[in-house]
Amino acid sequence: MMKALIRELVLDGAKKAFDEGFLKSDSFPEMEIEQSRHDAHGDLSTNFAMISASIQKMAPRKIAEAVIEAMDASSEVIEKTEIAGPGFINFFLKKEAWHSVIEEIHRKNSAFGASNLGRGQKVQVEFVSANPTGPLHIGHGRGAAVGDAIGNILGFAGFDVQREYYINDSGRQIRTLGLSVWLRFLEANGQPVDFPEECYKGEYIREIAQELKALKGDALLEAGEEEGVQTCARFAADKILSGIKRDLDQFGVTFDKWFSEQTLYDSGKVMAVIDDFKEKEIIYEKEKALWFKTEQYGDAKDRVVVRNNGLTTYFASDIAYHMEKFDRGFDRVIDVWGADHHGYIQRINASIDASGRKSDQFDVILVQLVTLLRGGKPVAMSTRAGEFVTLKDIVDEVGRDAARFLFLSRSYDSGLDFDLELARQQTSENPVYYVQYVHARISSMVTRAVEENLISSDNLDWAAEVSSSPLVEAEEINLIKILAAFPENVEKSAATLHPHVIFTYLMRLASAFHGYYNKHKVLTEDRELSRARLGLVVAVKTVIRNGLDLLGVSAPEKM
RNA sequence: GCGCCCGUAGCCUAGUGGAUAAGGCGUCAGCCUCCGAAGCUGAAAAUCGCUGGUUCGAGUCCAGCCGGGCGCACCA
Repeated sequence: MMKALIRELVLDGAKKAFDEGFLKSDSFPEMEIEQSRHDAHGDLSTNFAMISASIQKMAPRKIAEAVIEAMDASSEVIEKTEIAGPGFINFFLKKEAWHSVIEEIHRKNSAFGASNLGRGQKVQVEFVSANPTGPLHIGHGRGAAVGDAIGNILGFAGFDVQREYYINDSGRQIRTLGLSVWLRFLEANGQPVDFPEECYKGEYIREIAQELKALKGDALLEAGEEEGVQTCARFAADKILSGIKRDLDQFGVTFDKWFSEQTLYDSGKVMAVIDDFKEKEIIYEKEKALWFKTEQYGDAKDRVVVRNNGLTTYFASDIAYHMEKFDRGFDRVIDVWGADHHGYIQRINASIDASGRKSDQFDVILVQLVTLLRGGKPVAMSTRAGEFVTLKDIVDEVGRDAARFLFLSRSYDSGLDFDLELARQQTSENPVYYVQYVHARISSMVTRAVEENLISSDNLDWAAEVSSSPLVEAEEINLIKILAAFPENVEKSAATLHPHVIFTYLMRLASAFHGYYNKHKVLTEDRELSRARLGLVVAVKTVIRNGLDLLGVSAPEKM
């Protein structure tokens, strides 16, 4: 809001300067207003003069002079303005100008930082979507943390968000799962079996087989291979899927919808889209298979949708799935994928283009791989070989908050090393505690302030009656400036779909708070000063909580 | 070979085209009779992989190299 005010002043000044003949053009490009990084550069600055140079055909500093000359200097918030460097206009604001931020935070409370950037647009975020053939591992954990946070952030930014998990409950791997369990089942019944390479070898397969033996026993044995494998597949997939749901729940991630791939076949949607594409002549037959002309939409080569054995590929149902998403009325569709699937993007884009929709309504977020380390050494993981540390193991070991915060600490564009030894042994150095500590510290201050009758209660009833005018210390103004930047950080995070922006912001705010806390006492002998400072730190508490909420991390009153 | 991501201090990373490149780990020197030391202050440490280009201005955008990761199935 401070920025909007400055923007208006500059534009008014520029207009007046033009009217009076000091500027040559009244075409004013979109300027940026930034918080200055150094105190010597004032509080806010704009690049207006520099970006106008080519339009005005004037030197930036000359433009800046003309604008400042014409600007309304009697403003209540501005202390002084100056021209600096290549042509920045720097604004030094009066300290009182910042005080209104605290009041705004108290008033909006848990809604502070929310915006209408999304204007209610319907957006779907699909994430995790791991095949129900084994438990979730660490890579799924990162995807889950990212997808969930993006959902939260978009929701806060005014989008109407739906979270969805796509269940691949059809096709070859489910059959392989069934076969794996079936073979272990036969083994448990004393029959010698040859366990093929492609089957899942994890211990959990044996456990499921044991369970089936106890449950169905001889009846299943007599059913024969075909029916046996099918029964095993269905039973195992259900079992594993409910395990996945339980683990995600423990991780704090819930979905609005669990979408089954099989339903796309049952409802005929897969065949319908293939027929549709045939009619559009973008599907052709070659070597007994059906190919989709993805190459003409920018893919490296055409792709098979129906194999020469008559079975559809995964791609076929995926096309139908993305059609289905848009048919459900989403303005925007976001898929969160592991980076190893990046080669798939062009294909999906092609199908969206082919259906006449705009692929700019479709975003894929590629989450780079997580390397799981233990004591600096990589932990080998392979679902097939059955050697892995599951997401559940990790959450049990380092805790949900720490795991989520670490997953969101860096951009998903970069690979992430996750060292279990470090995360467990150095919990006190974990960034999550650094931020949560701020919340806990302030909570305890509030409790004490209530006990000392400084404020009436631990809710915000008292806040409206507190004057912030005693807040004049440099650290206090600095802290308020950081608080004021929260909404634009949320918007940036939503616009770029990068949750780590919130992480970085929270670290900055926490650092500024800790510094302030160590230098200045909040609860002092001076009642009015104490109340003003309490108002400030409670605003910090609110923003920390709002930020942590977006990342799906708790904000504890005590630790 | 083609495609995607990444190269920023000893290590891990932030960095909407703007001024003096910012944190953490590690190293070194300090701070608890005082609101929670899971904290704070200070110091040393960077040719932002290389070469060009666009721009008033490039760590950021473009091109080409070099290095690392991951993909390139009638698997999912």
